[in-house]
Amino acid sequence: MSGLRERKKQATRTALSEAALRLAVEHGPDNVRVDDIATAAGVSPRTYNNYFPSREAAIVFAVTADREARVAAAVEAAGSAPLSRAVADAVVTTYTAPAPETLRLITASPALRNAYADTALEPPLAAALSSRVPDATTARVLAAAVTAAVRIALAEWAQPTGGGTGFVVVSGSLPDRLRAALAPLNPALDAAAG
Amino acid sequence: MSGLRERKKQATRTALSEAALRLAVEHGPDNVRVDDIATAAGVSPRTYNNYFPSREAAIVFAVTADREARVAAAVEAAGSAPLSRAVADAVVTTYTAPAPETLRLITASPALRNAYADTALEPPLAAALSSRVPDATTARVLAAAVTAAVRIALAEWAQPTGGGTGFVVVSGSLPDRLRAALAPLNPALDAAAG
DNA sequence: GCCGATTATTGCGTGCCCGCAAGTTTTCGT
DNA sequence: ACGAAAACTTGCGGGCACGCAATAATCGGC
Repeated sequence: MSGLRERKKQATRTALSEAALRLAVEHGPDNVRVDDIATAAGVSPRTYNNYFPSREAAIVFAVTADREARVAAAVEAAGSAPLSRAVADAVVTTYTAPAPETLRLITASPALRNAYADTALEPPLAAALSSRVPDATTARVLAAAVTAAVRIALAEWAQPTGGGTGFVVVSGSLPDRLRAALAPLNPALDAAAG
Repeated sequence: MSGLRERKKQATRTALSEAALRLAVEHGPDNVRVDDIATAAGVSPRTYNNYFPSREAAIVFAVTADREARVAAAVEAAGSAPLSRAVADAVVTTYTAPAPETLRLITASPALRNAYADTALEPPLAAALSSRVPDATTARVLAAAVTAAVRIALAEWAQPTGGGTGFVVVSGSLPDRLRAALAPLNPALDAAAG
């Protein structure tokens, strides 16, 4: 390993990812085509999809790269605290790490939100949970549930639209909204960690 | 209401949906293009996407149509039983309703599984939960969590692949797998219903 | 250093999804 | 019954994602 091939792949991957993020910030996420990203990174459009399965994936990867280690560390750092608290802290930590501008960029677009949750949150969370709950399926289910809750929190946070009928004013800081959305899952998390 | 326009729309919608299901059963879900479905229903391919946002949506709609009322009824039917039991029964009922052949068809394809969960399960479940939990966000989160658990149950059921390292033999009946995947969420459901 | 084997890149073709702008059908007020 | 307004259908064009086969680059053994 660590041959030339490996390094080249890593280079083009980060080149694509950084080009994607830069262009998204410059022109807005909707005004950047895959061709633009590929051209900026010096590869063919076809090659782009050998590295990333969607237009959004490259953008979130720029913010994601080391997320697995981070989430795992955040969960482990909680030590023997209740699992609900460990997960909440890990999630909040994950979402306060990127630059605010980048975070806005991602949370503003539904597609980017989902890509972020799917690629940057669920897999490392499932791995981290495996060490604190007995069953593998339980870990997967809880990780998926947490991911779903985060998705909802981001959606509500990004849309201060007063729904219509009821006057549901959702606002406040992102950490608050994340913890609020995660709260209903706390009994499940703590019961599983028992 | 009940004008000519309304009836026509309903007619083409069911025509598309039934054609989609029939063709999927006949040739396999991967061997049917939206052009085929549109042609079979007598509309243009462009019109197809005015009715359904994806190739899969029309297929699942054939099995889905009345799901909202059914899920709501299943939850209400549980009366004052624990919410966890009500939800589990509703989910199992939902997934034992279609013909086995159709169910196999849907669970075999990841895209169809997800479409089924997203369009046929989460929305009605969120509505049904609203009547038993206080907060709207809590209802959304729990519905999303249950949907995620169901997705995992279906994936594990459809893949009897012995993962590799650990010898995780997942098998058994679909209802059993659904209840097993939902079990970790029971504490959250019952706590919210308190 | 050379050569066969593995692996990455690229172009091409196919299919999906959707915005937009006619053109057509239904609805509704008078 | 008529004509304007609203809603539906369709073709066109653009963008995304991917399977496939040919080409080019890299690796590993000698």
